[in-house]
Parts: sequence; structure tokens; C-alpha cells
Amino acid sequence: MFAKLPVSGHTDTMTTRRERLRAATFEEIKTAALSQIAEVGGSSLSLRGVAREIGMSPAGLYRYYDGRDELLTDLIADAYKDLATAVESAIDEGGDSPHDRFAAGMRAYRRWALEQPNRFLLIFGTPIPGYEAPDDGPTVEGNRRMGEAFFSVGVDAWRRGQMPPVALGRPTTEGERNLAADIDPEMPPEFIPVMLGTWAHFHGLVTLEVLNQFRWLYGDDSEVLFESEIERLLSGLGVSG
Amino acid sequence: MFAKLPVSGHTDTMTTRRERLRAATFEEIKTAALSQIAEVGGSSLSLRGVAREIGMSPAGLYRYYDGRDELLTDLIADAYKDLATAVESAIDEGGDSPHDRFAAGMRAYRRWALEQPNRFLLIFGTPIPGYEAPDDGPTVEGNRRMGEAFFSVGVDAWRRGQMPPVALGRPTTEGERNLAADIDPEMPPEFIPVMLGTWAHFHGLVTLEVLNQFRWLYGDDSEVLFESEIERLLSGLGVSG
DNA sequence: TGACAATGTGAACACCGTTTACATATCATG
DNA sequence: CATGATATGTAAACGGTGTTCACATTGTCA
Repeated sequence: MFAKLPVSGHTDTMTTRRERLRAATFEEIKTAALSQIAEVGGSSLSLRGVAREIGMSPAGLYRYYDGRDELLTDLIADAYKDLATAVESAIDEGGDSPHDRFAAGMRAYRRWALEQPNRFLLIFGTPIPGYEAPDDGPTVEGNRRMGEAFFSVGVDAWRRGQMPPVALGRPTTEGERNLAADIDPEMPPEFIPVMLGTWAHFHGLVTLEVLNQFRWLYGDDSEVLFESEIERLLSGLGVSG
Repeated sequence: MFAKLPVSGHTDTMTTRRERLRAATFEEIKTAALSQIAEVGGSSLSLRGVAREIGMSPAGLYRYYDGRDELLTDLIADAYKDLATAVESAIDEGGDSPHDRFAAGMRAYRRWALEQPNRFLLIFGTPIPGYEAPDDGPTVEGNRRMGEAFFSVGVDAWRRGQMPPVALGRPTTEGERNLAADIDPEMPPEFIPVMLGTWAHFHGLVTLEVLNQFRWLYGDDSEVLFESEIERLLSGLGVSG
């Protein structure tokens, strides 16, 4: 790269002018759509509204997206990736102990959800009618990344002997065993459902908080519930703080 | 009342002909709306579609509901009540031990959600844009009923000495103490957040299952995860089976 | 320079929720 | 029983939406 260029100057970055403009327009569309979603929620996202906001005719948007559903799909994928990175980096910088790293990840999950509730509901709320998650799509990809991040903390805790074995009370399924073997051949497969259950636990807390289902009891201060639940949930895992 | 009537015979039940027709039309509207919701989800419920289905002009619906939002509000209220009764009666008939009654309630919650996912998402999915839950409305009423049902099982377990005290790791809030005192003056207030957390736990499981977030690992058989989580969650409460 | 593809527009279509003016059926009352 | 009031339903219209189509314009590249 950094090729020599004629005096007229152009196309040094191997991207043609049109491609740059197109990329910029994509960004403009997405940011406009995101701001609209933050206000009115994903289900009321209006294509014509986006077109209006960026000063383009409604039909013009169809040069970029095949319709409203495809735009939403793109935004959903972005949201998944964004949440995953938020959780990943929070875990990375969460400290040394598994306890602290778990807690950091959960707090990042909650913070992300509360800071952009409509985007969170884009992922974990009612699915958009037209949207069907492809099995290899970026939504499962985001899920995989988040799962991996949490699982890795669990594995670490287990290696340190800080995560005692669990009595599952039933035989593990084949899927659980395969996944566990994928992560670490010696990892007890019982940890898989336990970690999934842990995710479900704080996900439920976050979901209900986003939907204001705790306000009647905690008002604007539902953080205390979340914090004490983190401790209870981690101590249930045997991961002491 | 029970006024004498001419031979022509009518209006014995104190309901006039118009009132009966009106009530019937209300039912017809609701069932049509429900069937439409089951197919396409609450967010795509169409007033004109309902009108078409029952053979009425769109404007005619406005003699029964002030608009789409009010119809949806009514259906949401019904769903809340319905879920609450399902959970209540499941707990009632769940057996003697707190363990079995808890489990029965949770299973009913899950079954109800999986059997009518769109209706469940009407309650716990992305809120309908125009809808704002009134603080004294039937949604909080439904929540209250469900909460009461579960709390009562917890209280019973505690009275039997089957629910050991919990170390919350923080002082209880005023709201928690008030609610606990309301339920039973001698009940330890720490049970409140623990029960709420328990609700969040299996609610998260159900939500993720409704959104198919477990299919990648469990396929169509995610019940095993739910069942083992019930046990883990109850044993975390100290309620043994 | 000219052909070609990419990009954007305006008008139209079908659908939606909602309001308005009007017709009809039911009711309560003289 | 007749009459006026009220409840119920309709047709037409308005502004909004997503989407398509024919057409103009612009950038790219041989």
C-alpha cells in the first residue's frame, strides 16, 4: 500500500471514490437508524424517517438495503457484536480472580443493556416479525463470543480448583459433552449447563430490570438487587469472592 | 329488578339485548385479535385485519376500543391474568412439599410461555410503543398475583423450617423490609430479594428458551436444562426435594 | 470519448390507524 | 304505541407506512 499516485491524486487506498461514498452512506444510514431506534424502539423504525433524516428519497435506501428487515438485521448483528465486545473487554480488564472477572462481565452486560435498552431489546426482546436468524449468521456468532468469554472464566476457575464439581442430578447430554470437550477435554461437562443457567440467571435479572419490573419494589435503585444476586449466584457456583 | 315482563318474553337476565350483543362482539374482537397475534405477533396486529376477520368495517371497532393501543392493552391485561391463574392453580395442585409446589409453578410458567410464545412476549417482550403500564393497572396486578403465589410457597417453606436463612451480604432495603412485613411480620426480609432472584432465574431460562437461544445446544429438547436448573435453583434456596 | 454500471428521484400502489359525517337499529319514555 | 335519544355500524377521506418501477444522473473504466 501507500502506492505512488499521479498528480491528479486519487485511488491510493485501492478504494474507488464511489466505494468510499457508499461506505459513508451506509454509516449515515445506520447512525440515523440507531438514533431513531434509541428514541422510538426498533419496532417503530421507519424507513421513510431514516430517509428524511439523511436527506434522501425513500426509494434510494433500497440501493443499500433490500428493505426494512434487512436494515434491522444489520443493526441486530451490530448490537450483538457490540454487546459481546463490551462483555469480553470487561472480563479482560476485570482483574485476576474468577470471581471478579465473572462479576465484571455481568456488570458490563447489565450496564450495556440499561444504557441502550431499545438496542438490548432489539436482541433479546420480541423478534422483529420479518427476521429469521440464519444458523450461521452473526447473531449466533455474537452469542458464541459471549458464551466463550464466560466459559473461559469458568474454565479458569475450574483449573485453579476454585470451582467445585456440581451434582447435576441427571446424565449430561451429548451436546453438553461435545461442547465441554471442545473447550477443554478434561472439563467436566456438568459445568456447561451450570454456566448456561448462570447466564440465564443474570440475563433474567437484566431483562426484568430493563422492562421496569423491579421498579415497584426498588424504584430507581435496583442495582442493589443485581449486586447481591451476583454474589449469591457466584457463591452458588462455588466461586468465592 | 326482576321486573314483570310481557308475554313476548325477553330481558329476564337484566341484560338488554344490546348489552348481550355488545359483549359478544367484544369477545369476537378479542379472539380474532388473539388468533392474529398467535400468527404474526403482537407488534404486527392489524386493526383492519381484525375488522376484516369479523366482517366489520375498521371504523366500527372504534365503538369498542379507542384504537389499536387500547385493544392491545386489554389483551396484555388478559395475558397477565391468564398466566397468573395458570401459575396459581399449578401451585395449588402441585402437592404438599414446597419443593414440588415451587417446581409445579415454574413448570406452569414455562409451559404457558412455550405454548403461546407471542402472548408471553406480549407481556415480557419489547413493550408495545404506545403502551404505558399504569401503576395501578392490571399488569402490576398480574405481577402481584404471581409474586404472591410464589411468595406464599416460600413463606410456607420457611415456616416449616425448610428454607434456611440466607446471608445476603448487604443490609436489606426499606422496600424489602416493608414487603416482608406485609407478608408475614416475622419473615426475614432477606427472603424477598432471594425469591425475586429465583423468579429472575427461571424467567431468564424461559425467556431464552422462547427466543430459541438454547436450540444450538439442545435442539428441541431444552427441557432437560430447565429441569436440572429447577433442582439447582431450589437446592440453592435450601428447599430440598 | 463513449458504453456501462451504480446511484438517486418521483410517482404510484397497497396497506395501515384514525377521524368525520352519515345511516340504521335498539332503547327508554311520553 | 309512537317518538325522540342513544348506541351501533358504514363509507369516504387523510396522512402515514413499506415497496416497486420507470427514469435521470453520475462515476468508472475500456
